Amino acid sequence: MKQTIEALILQAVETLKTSGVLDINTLPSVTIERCRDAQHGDFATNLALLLAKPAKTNPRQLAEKILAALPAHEAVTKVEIAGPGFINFFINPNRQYAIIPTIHELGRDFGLSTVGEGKKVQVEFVSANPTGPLHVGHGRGAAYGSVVADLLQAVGFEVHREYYVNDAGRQMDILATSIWLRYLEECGEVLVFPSNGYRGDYVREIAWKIHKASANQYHQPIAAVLENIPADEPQGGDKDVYIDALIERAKTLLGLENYREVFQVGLQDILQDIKVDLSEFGVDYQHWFSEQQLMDDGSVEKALNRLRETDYLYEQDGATWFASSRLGDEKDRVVVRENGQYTYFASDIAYHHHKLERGFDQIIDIWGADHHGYIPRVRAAMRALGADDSKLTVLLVQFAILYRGEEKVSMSTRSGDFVTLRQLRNEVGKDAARFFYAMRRSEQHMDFDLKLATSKTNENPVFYVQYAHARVCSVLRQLDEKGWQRNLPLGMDNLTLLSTEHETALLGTLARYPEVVEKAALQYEPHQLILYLRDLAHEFHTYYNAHQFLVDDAPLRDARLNLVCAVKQVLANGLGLLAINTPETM
RNA sequence: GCGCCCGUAGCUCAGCUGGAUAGAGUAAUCGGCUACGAACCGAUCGGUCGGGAGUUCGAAUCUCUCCGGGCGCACCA
Repeated sequence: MKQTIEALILQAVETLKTSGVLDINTLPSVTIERCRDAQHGDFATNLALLLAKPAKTNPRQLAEKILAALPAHEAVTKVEIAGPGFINFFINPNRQYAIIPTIHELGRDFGLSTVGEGKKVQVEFVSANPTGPLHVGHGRGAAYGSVVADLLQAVGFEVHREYYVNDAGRQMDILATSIWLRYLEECGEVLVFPSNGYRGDYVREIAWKIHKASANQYHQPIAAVLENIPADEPQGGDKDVYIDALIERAKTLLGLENYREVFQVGLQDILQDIKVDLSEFGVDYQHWFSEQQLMDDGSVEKALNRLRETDYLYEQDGATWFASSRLGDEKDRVVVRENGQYTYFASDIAYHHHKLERGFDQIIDIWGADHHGYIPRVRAAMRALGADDSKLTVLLVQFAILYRGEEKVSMSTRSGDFVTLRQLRNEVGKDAARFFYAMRRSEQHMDFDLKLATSKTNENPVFYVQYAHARVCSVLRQLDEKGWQRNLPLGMDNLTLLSTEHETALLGTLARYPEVVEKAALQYEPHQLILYLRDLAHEFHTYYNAHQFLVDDAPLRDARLNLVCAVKQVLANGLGLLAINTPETM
């Protein structure tokens, strides 16, 4: 319908142009909105307001001319000018019933579209370091990223979901060393755990598993481990120097091969946990991309060579720098450290180079908001690699602050004192967790109230939407119990009986669904879909309370059932996009 | 200090590519089950859109400035 009106307007503008009334070349993007107030009709455009200035006339006069040039259309019953110069369109009420057979025919496909034109888009999200289980902070990125990906797919993009596994680098060495130290404790050694080590219980569990599987194979006396090692921070030393020394010692005492084994067991154990966790949360990937692989197959070297060829690399103070400041970054960045090791940024350049080479039309990175300062250097890298950095879209997800009622839940990662995503799922369930995460704009700092999400009362918005779906199912069960059968064609033939204001409102809301999906997808805003579903559920509940569906009058009954089943279908489609269940009973 | 995000009803948030009277939920008060599920519905109450200035037909929305909160500013990831 919206497209129809847009076509009519464009035609009118063309007419005015040829007749010389309008002397403009560029047309501002025409906005056609659904009216909030029914008195203003069904659709409105502010075209005359926008064109008044370039046309050197006042908005209302221009609106008159547009109106005169507007071709007639059977669906449009009335067009009028209102307010400062809005043009309001009134749609033939009989047109609105068509949405019900449309929904019935398309079923699960209702709401899908092809605006993405099959373009290849890669969405990378979560990508948390595999140094521990996912916590509730990652949950928001997971929920947001997966819904953005699913939305894009729904509107016709070819979506590739990817998790970048930071399985190389210092943090992983700290993890491996932490595991080994816990393992030594399993062997009976007594030690003070490094202040910069990973102290979560999962580290002990991995150590315990290794010890169980291979007994004392990796055992070394603690005295040998600590010999000539500088002091840790609490003893007046530096915690980074201390842990680095321990890492080196672990490698020496264990030998590289044994060290690798401990490292790999830790990595695989945690990675597997993350994979299962996300999968149970309704998040699935096409690819888990290894950073180590970039190191091993020469991708990092290759990418850096590209930069060197184009003269963006230079040596200084023993390190290799990328001249990102020439491309918009605030300063240059080290890519190879003095000790010869690549920085995280070096492999990230290679990773984005790799993404570009894979031929994606669009690359979407979803990061925690704390990484926002990182954006300019990645863009700089893409440009230095000769790519168009407008291919890259970085979406930032703000942190969620956890509350349990009034009480703030503390979060400290290194100490192991944090609420995991798994705990959250166990406590509030997948559906509520996803719904809560996706309910807010991603850039919005959000308060996540565990108590509210857990509550099974009317305070919980998840149940509100699910309940609407279950209610329709319940109506259908009641129909059966009363010995009636739903007569679908009879209902379709009598849709014009749906004339109460509740029914009209529902028809309009149902028709809006594809627009909502498209907008939510193109703007990367899942919360718009959630708000819509709440609206739809609300209108349904209101309707339910106002009118009996299972009436004796069969044509009316079947017409209402067809409407209500359309609501059920759209609720299911919308919740499906959010990977939230649609229960038949609650 | 510099950069990014945010500030809207008591609370949690929509609305932000400028548009018609600023909306939900929740809390508070009142009302609705002999009804297809009351996990629901209806009504009332509740606002200097953080403050100020500017841009124009028109600003919660754009610009500037100040205030307040969050996050960044590594040869960490």
